[in-house]
Amino acid sequence: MCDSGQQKVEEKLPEETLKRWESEQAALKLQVIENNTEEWQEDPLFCGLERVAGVDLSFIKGDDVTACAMLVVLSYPELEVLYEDCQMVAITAPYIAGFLAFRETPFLVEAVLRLQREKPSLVPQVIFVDGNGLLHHRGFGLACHLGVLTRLPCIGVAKNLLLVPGAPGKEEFKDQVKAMQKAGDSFSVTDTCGRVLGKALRSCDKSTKPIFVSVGHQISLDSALRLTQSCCRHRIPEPIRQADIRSREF
DNA sequence: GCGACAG
DNA sequence: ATCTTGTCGC
Repeated sequence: MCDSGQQKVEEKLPEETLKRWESEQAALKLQVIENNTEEWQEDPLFCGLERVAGVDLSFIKGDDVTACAMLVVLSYPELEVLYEDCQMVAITAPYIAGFLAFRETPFLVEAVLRLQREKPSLVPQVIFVDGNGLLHHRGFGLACHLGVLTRLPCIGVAKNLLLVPGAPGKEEFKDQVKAMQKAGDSFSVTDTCGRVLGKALRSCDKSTKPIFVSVGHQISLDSALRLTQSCCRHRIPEPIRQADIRSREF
């Protein structure tokens, strides 16, 4: 009777925890490198790039705790799966927009460490992360977080636009989306000050719904956008798509 | 004040 | 994230 709609079992975090998370993000943000650090990143054809990775967590229907952490490594430019690591994990942190990293990062870092330990030759040269990088409330999304902790180049790819203080107005946004007619078209997402936080990209001709690319770590936005597009056979870049698909069949 | 809000 | 079949189209 007191039930109004679907209530989610969201743990209430102490205000103090959020403050601690915010300061942790601020501290780690100082280590983010927002430009290219590798030679292949400047090459028009990404010559020298051989391995790209994708990471993703999948959950089960009614279970808010159990998840499957997936890391896949694909060859480039063929985009064939070279490596797959799936681990069932117990999530501790709740989902809070702006703090996704504290929920997923621990398990993704674990997966990268396992790979470095067991198959060093397959360690990726860049990781596609399902979430944002600099396109974030405090300029430090999941892709930045994972990049700093692993010291690997990371690209943030979100399927939906995260509402950040200076981001697009709804009407203007719709018009900009409509203006993208073909695969590869894009427009900048900026903050209040006009700084570019990321790009909305039409990743394929089939879908009109854009994806949102932003810098995670050790790669420029231009290179990130170019590489993302070159990894798109469907709307979602193949590395993330494979991680997503394979994490559900377990 | 209320709502919106990556996965 | 997950709940979900058929259906329209290349």
